Amino acid sequence: MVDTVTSGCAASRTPDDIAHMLRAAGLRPTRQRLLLGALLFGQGDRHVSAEMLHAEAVGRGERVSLATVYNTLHQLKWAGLVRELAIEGTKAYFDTNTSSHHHFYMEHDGTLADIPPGTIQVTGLPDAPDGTRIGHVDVVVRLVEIAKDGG
Amino acid sequence: MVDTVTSGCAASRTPDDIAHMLRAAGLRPTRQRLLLGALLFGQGDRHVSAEMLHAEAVGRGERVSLATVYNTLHQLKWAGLVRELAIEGTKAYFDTNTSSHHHFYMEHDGTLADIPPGTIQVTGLPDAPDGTRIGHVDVVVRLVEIAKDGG
DNA sequence: ATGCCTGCAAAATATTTGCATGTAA
DNA sequence: TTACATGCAAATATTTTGCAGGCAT
Repeated sequence: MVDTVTSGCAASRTPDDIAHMLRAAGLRPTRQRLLLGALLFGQGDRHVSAEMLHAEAVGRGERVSLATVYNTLHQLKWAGLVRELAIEGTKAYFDTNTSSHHHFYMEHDGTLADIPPGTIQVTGLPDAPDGTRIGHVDVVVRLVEIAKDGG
Repeated sequence: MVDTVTSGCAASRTPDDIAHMLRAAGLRPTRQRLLLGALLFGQGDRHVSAEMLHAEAVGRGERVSLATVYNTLHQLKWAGLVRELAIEGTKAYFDTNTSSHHHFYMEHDGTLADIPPGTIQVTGLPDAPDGTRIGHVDVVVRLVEIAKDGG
């Protein structure tokens, strides 16, 4: 039996799916969580900062505070429904795709894109030091704009 | 002829080397820059945050402000003498090794370690999108502590 | 002597927390 | 009704900036 709720890939989910996801994570399906869940999981995989997600919610005319967006993103992270990405020093991004995959980062405009799974392979991983194990391997391919000659 | 000054690997440098590095980068060898340079490049490759570097300098009884540490680290970054690493959401780390290599991140205590060059291989990199080229590939292997049973 | 550099602290940016009120169960 | 969740704003954390004075050249 295929479990469409807990798999890593978040293709468009219905409001019902989202309520189910939240319940399974021990989170009450409140109005704000359903809203943020719809934005995060209702349109395929996404990469958002707290500020971006808040702006999107407010732009839809919904009422939600930035603090609640932060709190909710962290709750979803603890529940394993989103991953936090370290891309730039001062801004946290969250990825709705929790499966093993990697990222392009466009340095000139700050946007992120998934690298299709299976494209990149990381081989030759050393043993983890004693008492530890590998939790996750993050690969970020940083893209820079090619300077145009002439001008 | 081997250039020990501009190579990526920063094994113990003398104060004279550091003054030379700074000059080559167009930076005056001031007391603070020589101090920070000695801490950064005088004892092999290092991974430090601005706060850590400042604490280390102050702990040695030297006078340098946190703002100057930030400014100096960014100047060294612009000069290509250190690399900035994105590891955690809100803290910037700087690496004195600017050659191509990757990192272990110990999540339980926040420490970083180099993965020996040549160990990890990243294959199957996709083409960069039109108008861009790959600037750098960062790999972070995140290590988690193995829970001890019993207690 | 001149101009870059430093130190301090305030500003700017990003994130977390406390408490009264609202809401799901 | 009751406990958890939310909103607001203040508190925290991190990084950047402005200006007067110091130091390398």
